[in-house]
Amino acid sequence: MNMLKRPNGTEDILPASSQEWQNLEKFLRDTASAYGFREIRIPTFEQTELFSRGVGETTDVVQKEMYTVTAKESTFTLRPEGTAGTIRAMLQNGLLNEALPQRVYYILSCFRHERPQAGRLREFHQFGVEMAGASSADADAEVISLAKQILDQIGLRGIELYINSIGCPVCRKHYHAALKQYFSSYQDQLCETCQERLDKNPMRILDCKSPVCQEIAENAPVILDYLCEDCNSHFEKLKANLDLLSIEYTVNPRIVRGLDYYTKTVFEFVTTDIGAQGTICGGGRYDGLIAQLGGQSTPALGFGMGLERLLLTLRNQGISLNQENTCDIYFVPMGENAVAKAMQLTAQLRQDGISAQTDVMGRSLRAQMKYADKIHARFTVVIGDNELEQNEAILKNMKSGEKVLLKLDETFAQHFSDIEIADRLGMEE
RNA sequence: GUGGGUAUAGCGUAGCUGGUUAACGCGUCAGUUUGUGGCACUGAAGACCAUCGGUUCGAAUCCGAUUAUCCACCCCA
Repeated sequence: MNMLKRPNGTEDILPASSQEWQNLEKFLRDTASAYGFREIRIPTFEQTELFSRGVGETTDVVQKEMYTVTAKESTFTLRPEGTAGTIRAMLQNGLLNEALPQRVYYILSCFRHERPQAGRLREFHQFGVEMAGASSADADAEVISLAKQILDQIGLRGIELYINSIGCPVCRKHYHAALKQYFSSYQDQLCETCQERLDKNPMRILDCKSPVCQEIAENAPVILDYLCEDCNSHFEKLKANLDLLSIEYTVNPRIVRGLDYYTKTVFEFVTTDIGAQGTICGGGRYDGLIAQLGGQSTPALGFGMGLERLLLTLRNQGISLNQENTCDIYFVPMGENAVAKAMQLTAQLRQDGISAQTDVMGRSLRAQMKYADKIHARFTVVIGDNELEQNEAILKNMKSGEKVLLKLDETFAQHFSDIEIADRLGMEE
Protein backbone atom coordinates (compact mmCIF):
# COMPACT_ATOMS: atom_id res chain seq x y z
CA MET A 1 0.00 0.00 0.00
CA ASN A 2 1.22 3.43 -0.85
CA MET A 3 2.08 5.79 1.93
CA LEU A 4 -0.11 8.85 1.83
CA LYS A 5 1.76 12.08 1.34
CA ARG A 6 1.01 15.70 1.90
CA PRO A 7 0.02 17.67 -1.20
CA ASN A 8 2.73 19.23 -3.30
CA GLY A 9 3.72 22.65 -2.06
CA THR A 10 2.52 22.17 1.51
CA GLU A 11 4.59 21.76 4.65
CA ASP A 12 4.38 19.92 7.93
CA ILE A 13 5.60 21.97 10.85
CA LEU A 14 7.09 19.46 13.25
CA PRO A 15 7.72 19.86 16.98
CA ALA A 16 11.34 20.68 16.25
CA SER A 17 10.35 23.90 14.50
CA SER A 18 6.90 24.71 15.84
CA GLN A 19 8.58 26.48 18.72
CA GLU A 20 10.19 28.79 16.21
CA TRP A 21 6.80 29.56 14.69
CA GLN A 22 5.29 30.25 18.07
CA ASN A 23 8.08 32.60 18.99
CA LEU A 24 7.78 34.39 15.67
CA GLU A 25 4.03 34.74 15.99
CA LYS A 26 4.28 36.06 19.52
CA PHE A 27 6.81 38.62 18.43
CA LEU A 28 4.59 39.72 15.53
CA ARG A 29 1.55 40.08 17.77
CA ASP A 30 3.45 42.08 20.36
CA THR A 31 4.96 44.42 17.80
CA ALA A 32 1.65 44.95 16.01
CA SER A 33 0.01 45.71 19.34
CA ALA A 34 2.62 48.34 20.08
CA TYR A 35 1.44 50.11 16.93
CA GLY A 36 -2.19 49.84 17.95
CA PHE A 37 -3.14 47.04 15.58
CA ARG A 38 -5.60 44.44 16.83
CA GLU A 39 -6.04 40.94 15.51
CA ILE A 40 -8.77 40.00 13.08
CA ARG A 41 -9.59 36.40 12.13
CA ILE A 42 -11.43 35.68 8.93
CA PRO A 43 -12.61 32.57 7.08
CA THR A 44 -10.21 30.47 5.06
CA PHE A 45 -12.55 30.53 2.08
CA GLU A 46 -14.70 33.27 0.63
CA GLN A 47 -17.04 33.76 -2.26
CA THR A 48 -15.00 33.63 -5.42
CA GLU A 49 -16.29 36.98 -6.52
CA LEU A 50 -14.62 38.71 -3.59
CA PHE A 51 -11.25 37.98 -5.11
CA SER A 52 -12.12 38.53 -8.75
CA ARG A 53 -13.56 41.91 -7.80
CA GLY A 54 -11.07 42.81 -5.12
CA VAL A 55 -7.75 41.46 -6.32
CA GLY A 56 -8.59 42.03 -9.97
CA GLU A 57 -9.98 39.98 -12.82
CA THR A 58 -6.85 40.38 -14.95
CA THR A 59 -4.27 39.43 -12.35
CA ASP A 60 -2.37 36.16 -12.52
CA VAL A 61 -3.45 35.37 -8.99
CA VAL A 62 -7.11 35.38 -9.98
CA GLN A 63 -6.73 34.04 -13.48
CA LYS A 64 -4.63 30.98 -12.84
CA GLU A 65 -3.68 30.50 -9.20
CA MET A 66 -6.88 30.24 -7.21
CA TYR A 67 -8.09 27.11 -5.48
CA THR A 68 -11.78 27.19 -6.18
CA VAL A 69 -13.84 24.42 -4.61
CA THR A 70 -17.41 23.34 -5.06
CA ALA A 71 -19.41 21.67 -2.34
CA LYS A 72 -23.14 21.08 -2.42
CA GLU A 73 -23.62 23.39 -5.37
CA SER A 74 -21.88 26.30 -3.69
CA THR A 75 -18.59 27.55 -5.03
CA PHE A 76 -15.91 29.12 -2.88
CA THR A 77 -12.27 30.08 -3.20
CA LEU A 78 -9.47 29.51 -0.71
CA ARG A 79 -8.03 32.94 0.00
CA PRO A 80 -4.97 33.69 -2.13
CA GLU A 81 -4.15 36.73 0.06
CA GLY A 82 -5.46 38.40 3.16
CA THR A 83 -6.50 41.90 2.21
CA ALA A 84 -9.74 41.25 0.33
CA GLY A 85 -11.21 39.06 3.06
CA THR A 86 -10.13 41.47 5.77
CA ILE A 87 -11.74 44.44 4.07
CA ARG A 88 -14.87 42.38 3.45
CA ALA A 89 -15.05 41.51 7.13
CA MET A 90 -14.52 45.12 8.18
CA LEU A 91 -17.33 46.24 5.87
CA GLN A 92 -19.71 43.46 6.80
CA ASN A 93 -19.26 44.10 10.51
CA GLY A 94 -19.33 47.86 10.33
CA LEU A 95 -15.82 48.44 11.63
CA LEU A 96 -15.47 51.41 9.34
CA ASN A 97 -18.35 53.13 11.13
CA GLU A 98 -16.28 53.22 14.28
CA ALA A 99 -13.39 55.45 15.18
CA LEU A 100 -10.99 55.81 12.29
CA PRO A 101 -8.38 54.84 11.47
CA GLN A 102 -9.08 51.17 12.02
CA ARG A 103 -5.95 49.13 12.49
CA VAL A 104 -6.06 45.34 12.20
CA TYR A 105 -3.51 42.60 11.74
CA TYR A 106 -3.74 38.92 10.91
CA ILE A 107 -1.69 35.76 10.77
CA LEU A 108 -3.16 33.29 8.31
CA SER A 109 -2.39 30.88 5.54
CA CYS A 110 -2.96 31.66 1.87
CA PHE A 111 -3.36 29.34 -1.07
CA ARG A 112 -2.09 29.76 -4.59
CA HIS A 113 -1.72 27.09 -7.22
CA GLU A 114 1.77 27.78 -8.53
CA ARG A 115 4.78 25.58 -9.14
CA PRO A 116 6.53 25.36 -5.79
CA GLN A 117 10.14 26.46 -5.49
CA ALA A 118 12.46 28.08 -2.98
CA GLY A 119 10.40 30.50 -0.91
CA ARG A 120 7.20 29.65 -2.72
CA LEU A 121 4.57 27.25 -1.45
CA ARG A 122 1.00 26.49 -2.41
CA GLU A 123 -0.07 26.97 1.17
CA PHE A 124 1.97 29.69 2.80
CA HIS A 125 1.61 31.85 5.85
CA GLN A 126 1.30 35.56 5.99
CA PHE A 127 1.40 38.18 8.65
CA GLY A 128 -0.42 41.26 7.41
CA VAL A 129 -1.79 44.56 8.58
CA GLU A 130 -4.46 46.83 7.17
CA MET A 131 -5.14 50.40 8.17
CA ALA A 132 -8.34 52.00 6.95
CA GLY A 133 -9.54 55.59 7.02
CA ALA A 134 -6.32 57.59 6.75
CA SER A 135 -5.37 59.16 3.46
CA SER A 136 -2.23 61.04 4.42
CA ALA A 137 1.31 59.88 3.87
CA ASP A 138 1.74 59.86 7.64
CA ALA A 139 -0.23 56.63 7.64
CA ASP A 140 2.01 55.21 4.92
CA ALA A 141 5.05 55.97 7.02
CA GLU A 142 3.51 54.34 10.06
CA VAL A 143 2.75 51.11 8.23
CA ILE A 144 6.17 50.94 6.60
CA SER A 145 7.73 51.70 9.94
CA LEU A 146 5.97 48.72 11.50
CA ALA A 147 7.25 46.36 8.83
CA LYS A 148 10.72 47.80 9.15
CA GLN A 149 10.76 47.43 12.91
CA ILE A 150 9.69 43.79 12.67
CA LEU A 151 12.41 42.92 10.19
CA ASP A 152 15.06 44.81 12.14
CA GLN A 153 14.21 43.64 15.62
CA ILE A 154 14.02 40.03 14.64
CA GLY A 155 17.63 40.34 13.58
CA LEU A 156 17.53 40.25 9.79
CA ARG A 157 20.30 41.98 7.91
CA GLY A 158 20.64 43.30 4.39
CA ILE A 159 16.96 43.87 3.74
CA GLU A 160 16.37 46.62 1.19
CA LEU A 161 13.27 48.79 1.15
CA TYR A 162 12.05 49.84 -2.26
CA ILE A 163 9.26 52.35 -2.69
CA ASN A 164 7.36 53.72 -5.61
CA SER A 165 4.14 55.47 -6.44
CA ILE A 166 1.92 54.10 -9.12
CA GLY A 167 -0.49 57.03 -8.90
CA CYS A 168 -4.23 57.21 -8.85
CA PRO A 169 -6.49 56.08 -11.68
CA VAL A 170 -6.35 59.55 -13.20
CA CYS A 171 -2.60 59.96 -13.52
CA ARG A 172 -2.12 56.30 -14.29
CA LYS A 173 -4.33 56.69 -17.32
CA HIS A 174 -2.03 59.37 -18.70
CA TYR A 175 0.97 57.24 -17.91
CA HIS A 176 -0.45 54.17 -19.61
CA ALA A 177 -1.03 56.21 -22.73
CA ALA A 178 2.55 57.45 -22.67
CA LEU A 179 3.91 53.96 -22.11
CA LYS A 180 1.84 52.51 -24.87
CA GLN A 181 3.07 55.13 -27.23
CA TYR A 182 6.67 54.52 -26.25
CA PHE A 183 6.59 50.72 -26.48
CA SER A 184 4.57 50.71 -29.68
CA SER A 185 7.59 51.93 -31.59
CA TYR A 186 9.47 48.83 -30.38
CA GLN A 187 6.56 46.46 -30.76
CA ASP A 188 8.34 43.96 -33.00
CA GLN A 189 11.29 43.61 -30.64
CA LEU A 190 9.31 42.95 -27.47
CA CYS A 191 8.94 39.39 -26.23
CA GLU A 192 5.66 37.62 -26.90
CA THR A 193 4.09 38.13 -23.51
CA CYS A 194 5.02 41.78 -23.53
CA GLN A 195 3.38 42.27 -26.88
CA GLU A 196 0.19 41.10 -25.25
CA ARG A 197 0.83 43.26 -22.21
CA LEU A 198 1.12 46.30 -24.42
CA ASP A 199 -2.63 46.55 -24.66
CA LYS A 200 -3.82 45.28 -21.31
CA ASN A 201 -1.25 46.43 -18.81
CA PRO A 202 1.82 48.14 -20.26
CA MET A 203 3.28 48.71 -16.79
CA ARG A 204 4.10 45.04 -16.56
CA ILE A 205 6.59 45.39 -19.39
CA LEU A 206 8.77 47.41 -17.04
CA ASP A 207 9.02 44.34 -14.87
CA CYS A 208 9.86 41.88 -17.67
CA LYS A 209 13.02 39.83 -17.16
CA SER A 210 13.79 39.41 -20.85
CA PRO A 211 17.04 41.26 -21.58
CA VAL A 212 15.62 42.78 -24.75
CA CYS A 213 12.55 44.13 -23.02
CA GLN A 214 14.68 45.40 -20.17
CA GLU A 215 16.88 47.30 -22.53
CA ILE A 216 13.91 48.87 -24.24
CA ALA A 217 12.30 49.64 -20.88
CA GLU A 218 15.48 51.39 -19.83
CA ASN A 219 14.42 54.62 -21.50
CA ALA A 220 10.69 54.24 -21.06
CA PRO A 221 8.72 57.03 -19.44
CA VAL A 222 8.75 56.90 -15.64
CA ILE A 223 5.50 56.92 -13.69
CA LEU A 224 6.84 59.47 -11.26
CA ASP A 225 6.97 62.05 -14.05
CA TYR A 226 3.27 61.56 -14.70
CA LEU A 227 1.89 61.80 -11.20
CA CYS A 228 -0.86 64.32 -10.66
CA GLU A 229 -0.40 67.11 -8.16
CA ASP A 230 -2.05 65.19 -5.34
CA CYS A 231 -0.19 61.92 -5.92
CA ASN A 232 3.09 63.71 -6.30
CA SER A 233 2.85 65.64 -3.07
CA HIS A 234 1.73 62.46 -1.31
CA PHE A 235 4.87 60.69 -2.47
CA GLU A 236 7.09 63.62 -1.50
CA LYS A 237 5.53 63.65 1.94
CA LEU A 238 6.13 59.94 2.34
CA LYS A 239 9.81 60.32 1.52
CA ALA A 240 10.11 63.16 4.00
CA ASN A 241 8.41 61.05 6.65
CA LEU A 242 10.73 58.12 6.06
CA ASP A 243 13.71 60.45 6.39
CA LEU A 244 12.21 61.74 9.61
CA LEU A 245 12.04 58.19 10.96
CA SER A 246 15.55 57.38 9.69
CA ILE A 247 14.24 54.62 7.46
CA GLU A 248 16.47 54.06 4.48
CA TYR A 249 14.80 53.41 1.15
CA THR A 250 15.43 53.35 -2.57
CA VAL A 251 12.94 54.77 -5.00
CA ASN A 252 12.41 52.11 -7.61
CA PRO A 253 10.05 53.17 -10.39
CA ARG A 254 10.04 49.59 -11.63
CA ILE A 255 8.01 48.24 -8.76
CA VAL A 256 4.72 47.19 -10.23
CA ARG A 257 2.64 45.13 -7.93
CA GLY A 258 0.62 42.26 -9.32
CA LEU A 259 -2.59 42.98 -7.48
CA ASP A 260 -4.90 45.48 -9.13
CA TYR A 261 -6.08 47.29 -6.05
CA TYR A 262 -2.96 49.33 -5.37
CA THR A 263 -2.87 53.09 -5.78
CA LYS A 264 -0.20 55.66 -4.98
CA THR A 265 2.33 54.15 -2.58
CA VAL A 266 3.71 50.67 -3.17
CA PHE A 267 6.69 49.15 -1.39
CA GLU A 268 8.70 45.96 -1.00
CA PHE A 269 11.24 44.69 1.48
CA VAL A 270 13.64 42.44 -0.39
CA THR A 271 16.46 40.08 0.60
CA THR A 272 19.05 38.44 -1.61
CA ASP A 273 19.58 35.56 0.79
CA ILE A 274 16.89 33.09 -0.23
CA GLY A 275 17.12 32.74 -4.00
CA ALA A 276 14.84 34.17 -6.60
CA GLN A 277 11.81 34.84 -4.41
CA GLY A 278 13.32 37.63 -2.39
CA THR A 279 10.31 39.72 -1.50
CA ILE A 280 9.69 39.12 2.19
CA CYS A 281 7.15 41.86 2.58
CA GLY A 282 5.07 43.72 0.05
CA GLY A 283 2.32 46.23 0.34
CA GLY A 284 0.95 49.63 -0.43
CA ARG A 285 -2.03 51.90 -0.52
CA TYR A 286 -5.36 50.83 -1.99
CA ASP A 287 -7.63 53.84 -1.83
CA GLY A 288 -10.15 52.39 -4.27
CA LEU A 289 -10.62 48.90 -2.90
CA ILE A 290 -13.19 49.59 -0.22
CA ALA A 291 -15.50 51.34 -2.66
CA GLN A 292 -14.82 48.56 -5.14
CA LEU A 293 -16.15 46.07 -2.59
CA GLY A 294 -19.30 48.07 -1.98
CA GLY A 295 -18.32 50.31 0.90
CA GLN A 296 -18.10 54.07 1.10
CA SER A 297 -15.00 55.40 -0.54
CA THR A 298 -12.37 55.05 2.18
CA PRO A 299 -8.60 55.32 1.84
CA ALA A 300 -6.61 52.38 3.20
CA LEU A 301 -3.29 50.62 3.03
CA GLY A 302 -1.44 47.60 4.34
CA PHE A 303 1.16 44.96 3.72
CA GLY A 304 1.63 41.22 3.69
CA MET A 305 4.70 39.50 5.04
CA GLY A 306 5.61 35.98 3.95
CA LEU A 307 6.45 34.02 7.08
CA GLU A 308 8.14 31.09 5.35
CA ARG A 309 10.37 33.53 3.48
CA LEU A 310 11.07 35.36 6.72
CA LEU A 311 12.04 32.14 8.48
CA LEU A 312 14.07 30.98 5.49
CA THR A 313 16.05 34.20 5.49
CA LEU A 314 16.61 33.94 9.22
CA ARG A 315 17.93 30.43 8.80
CA ASN A 316 20.21 31.41 5.94
CA GLN A 317 21.58 34.21 8.06
CA GLY A 318 22.21 31.81 10.92
CA ILE A 319 19.64 33.31 13.25
CA SER A 320 17.57 30.98 15.40
CA LEU A 321 14.30 31.75 17.14
CA ASN A 322 14.36 28.38 18.82
CA GLN A 323 14.57 28.22 22.54
CA GLU A 324 15.59 24.89 23.92
CA ASN A 325 12.43 23.09 24.79
CA THR A 326 12.94 21.93 28.33
CA CYS A 327 11.20 19.76 30.80
CA ASP A 328 11.44 21.33 34.23
CA ILE A 329 11.70 18.15 36.22
CA TYR A 330 12.09 14.48 35.36
CA PHE A 331 11.41 11.73 37.88
CA VAL A 332 13.49 8.58 37.66
CA PRO A 333 11.64 5.83 39.50
CA MET A 334 13.08 2.41 40.27
CA GLY A 335 10.64 -0.31 41.17
CA GLU A 336 6.87 -0.52 41.18
CA ASN A 337 6.26 1.54 44.30
CA ALA A 338 8.55 4.26 43.07
CA VAL A 339 6.74 4.37 39.74
CA ALA A 340 3.48 4.96 41.58
CA LYS A 341 5.03 7.71 43.67
CA ALA A 342 6.57 9.37 40.63
CA MET A 343 3.25 9.26 38.87
CA GLN A 344 1.58 11.12 41.74
CA LEU A 345 4.33 13.71 42.03
CA THR A 346 4.32 14.32 38.27
CA ALA A 347 0.57 14.85 38.25
CA GLN A 348 0.79 17.21 41.20
CA LEU A 349 3.52 19.34 39.67
CA ARG A 350 1.70 19.54 36.37
CA GLN A 351 -1.33 20.93 38.15
CA ASP A 352 0.90 23.63 39.55
CA GLY A 353 1.92 24.55 36.02
CA ILE A 354 5.35 22.95 36.21
CA SER A 355 6.31 20.78 33.26
CA ALA A 356 7.11 17.38 34.68
CA GLN A 357 7.73 13.97 33.15
CA THR A 358 8.53 10.49 34.33
CA ASP A 359 9.37 7.14 32.82
CA VAL A 360 6.67 5.38 30.84
CA MET A 361 8.99 2.89 29.14
CA GLY A 362 10.09 0.77 32.09
CA ARG A 363 13.69 1.69 31.46
CA SER A 364 16.81 1.28 33.57
CA LEU A 365 18.15 4.07 35.73
CA ARG A 366 20.95 4.78 33.33
CA ALA A 367 18.68 4.83 30.31
CA GLN A 368 16.29 7.15 32.07
CA MET A 369 19.07 9.57 32.89
CA LYS A 370 20.11 9.54 29.26
CA TYR A 371 16.57 10.29 28.19
CA ALA A 372 16.26 13.12 30.71
CA ASP A 373 19.40 14.57 29.22
CA LYS A 374 18.13 14.26 25.67
CA ILE A 375 14.93 16.15 26.38
CA HIS A 376 16.97 18.81 28.21
CA ALA A 377 15.31 18.29 31.55
CA ARG A 378 16.45 20.98 33.97
CA PHE A 379 16.23 18.78 37.05
CA THR A 380 15.98 15.08 37.83
CA VAL A 381 14.90 13.23 40.95
CA VAL A 382 15.76 9.57 41.42
CA ILE A 383 13.21 7.69 43.49
CA GLY A 384 13.99 4.22 44.82
CA ASP A 385 13.35 2.23 47.97
CA ASN A 386 15.56 4.46 50.13
CA GLU A 387 13.70 7.58 49.08
CA LEU A 388 10.32 6.01 49.68
CA GLU A 389 11.43 4.97 53.13
CA GLN A 390 12.90 8.35 54.10
CA ASN A 391 10.20 10.25 52.19
CA GLU A 392 12.86 12.54 50.77
CA ALA A 393 14.89 12.61 47.61
CA ILE A 394 17.76 14.39 45.94
CA LEU A 395 16.96 17.01 43.34
CA LYS A 396 19.71 17.21 40.77
CA ASN A 397 20.39 20.25 38.60
CA MET A 398 21.33 18.71 35.25
CA LYS A 399 23.33 21.67 34.09
CA SER A 400 25.44 22.36 37.17
CA GLY A 401 25.25 18.96 38.82
CA GLU A 402 24.20 20.61 42.09
CA LYS A 403 22.11 18.52 44.44
CA VAL A 404 19.49 19.47 47.01
CA LEU A 405 17.61 17.24 49.43
CA LEU A 406 13.82 17.69 49.31
CA LYS A 407 10.88 16.19 51.19
CA LEU A 408 8.63 14.05 49.04
CA ASP A 409 5.44 15.50 50.53
CA GLU A 410 2.99 18.36 49.86
CA THR A 411 5.78 20.88 50.26
CA PHE A 412 7.67 19.41 47.33
CA ALA A 413 6.03 21.48 44.63
CA GLN A 414 6.56 24.71 46.54
CA HIS A 415 10.21 24.00 47.29
CA PHE A 416 10.84 22.90 43.79
CA SER A 417 9.17 25.96 42.40
CA ASP A 418 11.41 28.25 44.44
CA ILE A 419 14.56 26.44 43.38
CA GLU A 420 13.51 26.36 39.77
CA ILE A 421 12.81 30.07 39.66
CA ALA A 422 16.11 30.83 41.35
CA ASP A 423 17.82 28.64 38.78
CA ARG A 424 16.24 30.47 35.87
CA LEU A 425 17.16 33.86 37.24
CA GLY A 426 20.64 32.63 37.82
CA MET A 427 20.98 31.44 34.26
CA GLU A 428 19.92 34.70 32.73
CA GLU A 429 22.55 36.72 34.53
C1' G B 1 1.54 26.83 -17.80
C1' U B 2 7.23 26.46 -19.65
C1' G B 3 12.40 24.64 -18.95
C1' G B 4 16.20 21.84 -16.21
C1' G B 5 18.03 18.66 -12.02
C1' U B 6 17.22 14.72 -8.43
C1' A B 7 14.86 10.10 -6.37
C1' U B 8 19.30 4.49 -1.94
C1' A B 9 17.11 3.19 6.18
C1' G B 10 13.83 8.65 10.39
C1' C B 11 17.71 12.49 8.44
C1' G B 12 22.32 13.44 5.44
C1' U B 13 25.13 10.73 1.96
C1' A B 14 28.63 6.56 -0.71
C1' G B 15 27.87 2.87 -4.14
C1' C B 16 33.39 3.87 -10.37
C1' U B 17 32.25 2.25 -16.78
C1' G B 18 25.80 -3.56 -14.54
C1' G B 19 28.39 -9.31 -11.12
C1' U B 20 27.66 -13.17 -4.66
C1' U B 21 24.74 -11.14 2.36
C1' A B 22 23.70 -2.49 -0.54
C1' A B 23 28.13 0.89 2.76
C1' C B 24 29.00 5.27 6.06
C1' G B 25 27.77 9.42 9.43
C1' C B 26 23.81 11.35 12.53
C1' G B 27 19.56 9.74 15.07
C1' U B 28 16.91 5.51 17.65
C1' C B 29 17.32 1.08 21.06
C1' A B 30 20.23 -2.09 24.40
C1' G B 31 24.67 -2.76 27.02
C1' U B 32 29.99 -1.33 29.11
C1' U B 33 28.42 -5.64 36.50
C1' U B 34 25.55 -3.98 41.97
C1' G B 35 21.38 3.48 42.39
C1' U B 36 22.77 8.79 38.36
C1' G B 37 23.01 11.95 32.07
C1' G B 38 26.56 14.58 28.63
C1' C B 39 32.32 11.74 26.43
C1' A B 40 34.10 7.08 24.75
C1' C B 41 33.46 1.94 23.46
C1' U B 42 30.43 -2.66 22.06
C1' G B 43 26.24 -4.47 19.83
C1' A B 44 21.13 -4.25 17.66
C1' A B 45 16.98 -2.69 14.97
C1' G B 46 15.87 -0.13 10.55
C1' A B 47 16.05 0.01 2.99
C1' C B 48 11.40 -4.96 -1.33
C1' C B 49 17.60 0.96 -3.68
C1' A B 50 10.21 6.05 -5.72
C1' U B 51 6.68 3.06 -8.98
C1' C B 52 5.77 0.21 -13.44
C1' G B 53 7.86 -1.78 -17.68
C1' G B 54 12.19 -2.88 -20.93
C1' U B 55 17.52 -4.47 -22.23
C1' U B 56 20.65 -8.57 -20.01
C1' C B 57 22.63 -15.01 -17.88
C1' G B 58 22.55 -11.03 -14.14
C1' A B 59 20.10 -4.06 -12.81
C1' A B 60 20.47 0.34 -7.03
C1' U B 61 23.68 0.85 -11.44
C1' C B 62 21.67 1.12 -18.63
C1' C B 63 16.79 2.67 -21.37
C1' G B 64 11.49 4.31 -21.30
C1' A B 65 7.12 5.85 -18.86
C1' U B 66 4.69 7.41 -14.43
C1' U B 67 4.80 9.79 -9.77
C1' A B 68 7.13 12.72 -6.21
C1' U B 69 10.48 16.45 -5.13
C1' C B 70 13.97 20.55 -6.00
C1' C B 71 15.68 24.81 -8.90
C1' A B 72 14.59 28.54 -12.49
C1' C B 73 10.91 31.31 -15.74
C1' C B 74 5.91 33.61 -15.38
C1' C B 75 3.88 35.94 -11.01
C1' C B 76 3.99 36.89 -6.02
C1' A B 77 4.60 36.60 0.28
